[in-house]
Amino acid sequence: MNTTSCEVKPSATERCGCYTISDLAKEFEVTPRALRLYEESGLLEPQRDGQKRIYSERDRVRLRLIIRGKRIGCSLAEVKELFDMYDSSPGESGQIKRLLEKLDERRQALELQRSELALSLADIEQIEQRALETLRELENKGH
Amino acid sequence: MNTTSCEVKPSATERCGCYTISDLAKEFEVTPRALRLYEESGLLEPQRDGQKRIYSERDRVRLRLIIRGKRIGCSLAEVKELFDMYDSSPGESGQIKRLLEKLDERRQALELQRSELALSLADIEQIEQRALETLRELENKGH
DNA sequence: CGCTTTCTTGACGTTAACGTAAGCGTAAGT
DNA sequence: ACTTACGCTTACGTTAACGTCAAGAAAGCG
Repeated sequence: MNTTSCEVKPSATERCGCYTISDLAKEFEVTPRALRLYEESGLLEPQRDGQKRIYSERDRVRLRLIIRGKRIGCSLAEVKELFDMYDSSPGESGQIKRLLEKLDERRQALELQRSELALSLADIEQIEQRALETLRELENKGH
Repeated sequence: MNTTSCEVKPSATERCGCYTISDLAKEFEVTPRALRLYEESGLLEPQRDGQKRIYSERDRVRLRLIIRGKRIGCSLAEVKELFDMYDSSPGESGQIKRLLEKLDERRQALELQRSELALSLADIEQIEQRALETLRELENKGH
């Protein structure tokens, strides 16, 4: 039985809010390599126990943000940009406005993507229609 | 005045349906390098006048298809697959069915993309809302 | 003829986000 | 003590779709 219910697995050495690299990797379905890359890219700064990385709750939150960032199509560099913005002045209206601008950029990019995607689907429909037509002709002839 | 109105520019040596590499590059807004790559990838097979590439009307049509393919998110390899399918048996129902399958794959991929994109936009909205809230709080405090 | 442009073929460089492996240390379990 | 399991760093490999030279050929022009 777990006396120290840290997360799912008790690291036994430490208490709550502490994750090993593979803890987080499993939870977010990424590889340890990815986490190290994020660190190298300046997106995470886990503490160390000797050589071993120890991720805090804050790191975990950041990781979640990284993944969300990626999902909305940000590169790691862009995510870092957002982090830096937020870090430099967590409560300064100028920075928040910059953040809003960035978000707007992203949204525009996504909406462009969306419209192109719609075009693509239309393209596919069209090609499909032609193919179906050809197919019908063939089956009429064969019949 | 142009006696041989081939395209926009008369190559003077040849008649209609003949384009140099930069003719097509300009028309479709791609670089010559890209056209050579498409050739190397087996997507185009322009004739030669000595060393120089001469693109026919058919090549031009293909290029248009390549670009459409890329727009719907196909890799060059996938475009080639489609071309090969079509070429090998332009009127065989089996091949056309394969084509339809491929198109369906593409459509599913695109629809997945679309739903993820919707999620992303939702994400952005949410982040934006929070930022706006923070901003309001700040301005209240400052006021 | 010399100059300029447009073409050619290599062939290496680029970017992003990791993958993969080597070689080694450490820690836990049996 | 031995064996796994996990972690570390370093560093090269991968993929796609080109970009970017370099070096040279052919062709039109004055």
